[in-house]
Amino acid sequence: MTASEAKGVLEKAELKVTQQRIAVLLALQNREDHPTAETVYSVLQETNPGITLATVYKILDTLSTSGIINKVMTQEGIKRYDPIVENHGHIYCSNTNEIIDFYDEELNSLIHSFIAKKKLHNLRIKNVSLQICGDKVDPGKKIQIN
Amino acid sequence: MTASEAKGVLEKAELKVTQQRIAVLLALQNREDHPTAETVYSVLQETNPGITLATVYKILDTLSTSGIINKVMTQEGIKRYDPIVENHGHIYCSNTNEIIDFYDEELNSLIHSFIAKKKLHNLRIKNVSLQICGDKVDPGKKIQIN
DNA sequence: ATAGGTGCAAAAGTTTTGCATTGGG
DNA sequence: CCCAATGCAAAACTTTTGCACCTAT
Repeated sequence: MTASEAKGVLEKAELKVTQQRIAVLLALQNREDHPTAETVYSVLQETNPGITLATVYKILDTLSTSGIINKVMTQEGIKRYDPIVENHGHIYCSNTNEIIDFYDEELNSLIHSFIAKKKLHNLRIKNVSLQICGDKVDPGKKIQIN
Repeated sequence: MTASEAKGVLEKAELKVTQQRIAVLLALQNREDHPTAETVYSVLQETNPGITLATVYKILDTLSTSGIINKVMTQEGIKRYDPIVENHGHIYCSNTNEIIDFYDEELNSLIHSFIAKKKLHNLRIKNVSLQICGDKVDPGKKIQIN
C-alpha cells in the first residue's frame, strides 16, 4: 500500500487525513505479525520520530472502529491489530505468542450457512471468526497449513 | 454443584482443596454470565468475607490452567470465566457486554473434521472456538437461537 | 513437618484521559 | 477560521508479584 492509497482509504472512511494516520496504516500493512500499539509505535520511531504512543493508541482504535483494520485480542488480554479485515480465523500459539491468519473460503461458507440456518434473532452480527489455540511443537519452525 | 462435588473436582485435578477454591468454583457454577475476577470476588463477599481479590485472581488462573474452567477474553481485553469447558462458541454483544454460550454438536463436528482435513502441521491444538461478535437489536430482550 | 495457598500491599503493564497546542479541510 | 487530531503527562484499570503467615496433606 502506498501513501496515496492510504490517503484514499482514510478519505473513503470520512476520516481526516493526517501524517500520523497514514504512517500507522502503512506500518501495519507492512506487517504480518499482528503488532501491538507499542510495536507499531517503536517501528514508527525510525520513520516518524514525532509520533506519540498515545496517538498510536488513538489511531489504532479509530481505524478499527471504522472497519479499516481489525482488532485481535490475545489470550493474555493484549490488543493486537491486523490489516486484513476480510473474514478469517486466527491460530494462536501460546508458546511463541504468534497469531497466524487462517483463511479458507470453504470453511467460511460452511460457518456462514450454518449460522444463517440457526437464525440468531435479536442479534446484528458484525464479525464471525474461528480461533484455534495451541502450541507449536517445534517453536523454531513455521506452522504448515495444507 | 455441591461443595463435595467441587472438592472431588479439585482432587481429581490434583489441586489442594481449600475453602477459597471451593467457594470460587461454586460461585462460578452458579452463574451463566461469564463473570470477571472482580465480579466473582464481590459475589463471594457475602458468603466468604475473608477472601481476597488477589486470591480470586490466582484461583481463577489455576482452575483455568488445570482445565476445570474456561478463560474467555472479551473484545475489551478483560478476562472472564466460564464454568463450561466442553467445546462451544461464544456470542459477544458489544452493546450489552454479554457473552452467550453457543453450543452445537453439528457445528463442532463440521469444524473439527475441517481442521483435521486441513492438517495443521507443527501445531498441538489445545482449543478451537467460534466467536460471533455483534450488537443486540433490542438490548432489553434475549437473543434467540433456533 | 512441609509444600503450597492465602492475604495484604505494592508494583507492573497496558490503555485511556484531560488539556494545551497544532494542523487539516 | 474552526473543529478535530496530536503530544504530553498523569491517571485509570486490570492483573501480577513478593513476602509473611497460615493451612491442608
